[in-house]
Amino acid sequence: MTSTAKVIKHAKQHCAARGSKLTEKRSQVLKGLLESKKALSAYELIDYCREKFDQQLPSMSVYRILEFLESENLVHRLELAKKYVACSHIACDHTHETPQFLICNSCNTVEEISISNSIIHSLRSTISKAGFHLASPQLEFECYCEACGA
Amino acid sequence: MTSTAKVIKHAKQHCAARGSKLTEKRSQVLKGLLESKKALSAYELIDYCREKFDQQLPSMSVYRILEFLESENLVHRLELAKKYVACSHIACDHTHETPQFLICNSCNTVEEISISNSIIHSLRSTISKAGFHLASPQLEFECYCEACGA
DNA sequence: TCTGTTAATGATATGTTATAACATTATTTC
DNA sequence: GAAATAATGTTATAACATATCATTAACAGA
Repeated sequence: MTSTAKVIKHAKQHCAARGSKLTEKRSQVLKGLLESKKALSAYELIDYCREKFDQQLPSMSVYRILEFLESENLVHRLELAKKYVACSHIACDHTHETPQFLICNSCNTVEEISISNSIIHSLRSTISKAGFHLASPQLEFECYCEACGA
Repeated sequence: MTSTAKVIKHAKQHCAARGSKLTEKRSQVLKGLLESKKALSAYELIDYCREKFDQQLPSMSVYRILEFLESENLVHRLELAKKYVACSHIACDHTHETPQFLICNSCNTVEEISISNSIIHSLRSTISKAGFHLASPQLEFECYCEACGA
């Protein structure tokens, strides 16, 4: 069983436990993200499903599917890149802290990291002094990866 | 002399000193940003110029003007919101550190803040451990402002 | 098993942000 | 005033995203 297949199986169980369903099309979209090392746009996922599964998905459906996958915590939407990644912890059993993302500006490679609580805390406090608060603990940083350099 | 007019005058001198020109249209776009408390999109600026100055600007021109204003450090482009704000320090004489931005997810109000070097430093070091580095020191955070709450 | 209901997906149109390529007009410089 | 440069206009199109209404699939209860 491939690693992707294992994760898909996990994801199916996860959905079943929550009373939802990972349908064939939803599973195809998730596979696309699982097998990509970089973040993909909705339209790239359409291409993937067409090429890989000979499946013509309208954009509307892909956006709905991504929304579903996100609501199940199987996928993260990267606001900054306007792209999507599979959660890197689908097949783990333990709970996880809020992820933060480093996104390569050049190749869209994404690294899901965890920033220490003390840094997050200082950040929050700086922000709250300005009368604002973070919309989401899921922070995203526009970066360059090692390969793409400066 | 209104506050906007003062800033425009400053901006004109600033451009002159750098060998560029703040033309009428560039100045209209900058005015739009100066008189708005929230970040505006290129297309909102087109509307502003049409309504306020009876000036029909094609989108291409506005994007070029914004690019120019950004290269003169008069305007910041917010990657996250895909919108633009006037630099809040145009009329200051002293130099400034890299700004960070808090952007309200709901009303696009923007606060230009300065995050302490020590926080930035810890953040950079966490990021570099993952093999990435920040694309720009200008960080942006998706927030909610006081008025918009949670 | 029929049937009514809900869930999932499809189809069509359009909105929003942004850039490419080429044309024209305005301004400066000699 | 002609040549060079800067600024702006025109047209087309790409990429990401959502609204609305229609259709199909799955399921639950009689």
